[in-house]
Amino acid sequence: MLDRFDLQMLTALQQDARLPIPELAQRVGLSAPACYRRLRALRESGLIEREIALVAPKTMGWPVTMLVLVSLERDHSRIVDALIARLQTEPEVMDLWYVTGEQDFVLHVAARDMASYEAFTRRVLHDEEQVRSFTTLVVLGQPKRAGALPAI
Amino acid sequence: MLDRFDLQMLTALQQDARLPIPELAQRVGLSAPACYRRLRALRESGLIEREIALVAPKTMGWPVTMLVLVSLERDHSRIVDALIARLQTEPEVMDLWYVTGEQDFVLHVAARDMASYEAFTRRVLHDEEQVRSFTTLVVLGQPKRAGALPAI
DNA sequence: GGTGAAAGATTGACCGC
DNA sequence: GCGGTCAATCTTTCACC
Repeated sequence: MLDRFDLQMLTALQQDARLPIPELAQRVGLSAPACYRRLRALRESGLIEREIALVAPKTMGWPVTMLVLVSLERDHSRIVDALIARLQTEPEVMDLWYVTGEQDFVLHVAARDMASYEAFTRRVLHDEEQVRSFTTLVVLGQPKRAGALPAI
Repeated sequence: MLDRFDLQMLTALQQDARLPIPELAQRVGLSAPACYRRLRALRESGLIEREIALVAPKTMGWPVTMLVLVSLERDHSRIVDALIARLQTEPEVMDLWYVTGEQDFVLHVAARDMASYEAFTRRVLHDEEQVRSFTTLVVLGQPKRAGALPAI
């Protein structure tokens, strides 16, 4: 069970993973080694999934991103699982959500340009038997990214 | 302009920001201090926006997330900018995209439960004059999050 | 960009509660 | 089980070339 120390640490590290642990330790009221031990436990338990650098896609040569709403023919779990496994391996897919309602999936996809996005949809969506339809929302900007959630 | 050293560094740090720089330096073929100097430049120029810990929302007490498709009455830039500024400050909003097409915005929103999501929509969307309509897609799972883009 | 030294961060061993 | 102190090690930074 997470106590206030863990939650304070997670709140801080979600915003800045480079915060020196001795400083964080002082802030939450622990010694540095105690804070490191908790940090290791949070990492090993998977509560901290990864620690990453946020880089704008265009920096990496992917200037255009899209949100894609995907509807399947039928949502049997075998079909869904197979498609998830496929989509996870595609480098263009930055984020993938499995949702309720009219749509079954939402993808956040990056592309070099519109032509390669079209090639992606042909390869991954259009040729996929189980995809009934999809709608593309072209992203003009992302004013907020990976906003840190406070502990409630 | 970014050379292959910068791009290799960005590719690696997008996947693991805790990679020791001496190891990254060796991997890309630089000395550690040269690698540190480039890293500082990448941070100061904003190409590395932030370095963060990825924590599942439910860990922080936000077990349910939604994708919300929002349509505005009209998309004059003054209206759009004001709404963006408002949404950026809302802690429930993890991600915010500004898109083309039928919809104007897509939000990735976290909530404690459905009741507090409803309270959020009432407060931020329903009471907002400029919001014509919105559609909620309840997220059942996020099989891929913050996928790192390779340099092209 | 490289080298080498200084400062700081991280880990491990050990003790006490 | 938890946290604390201390010391060894590694990472990071800062000269200087």
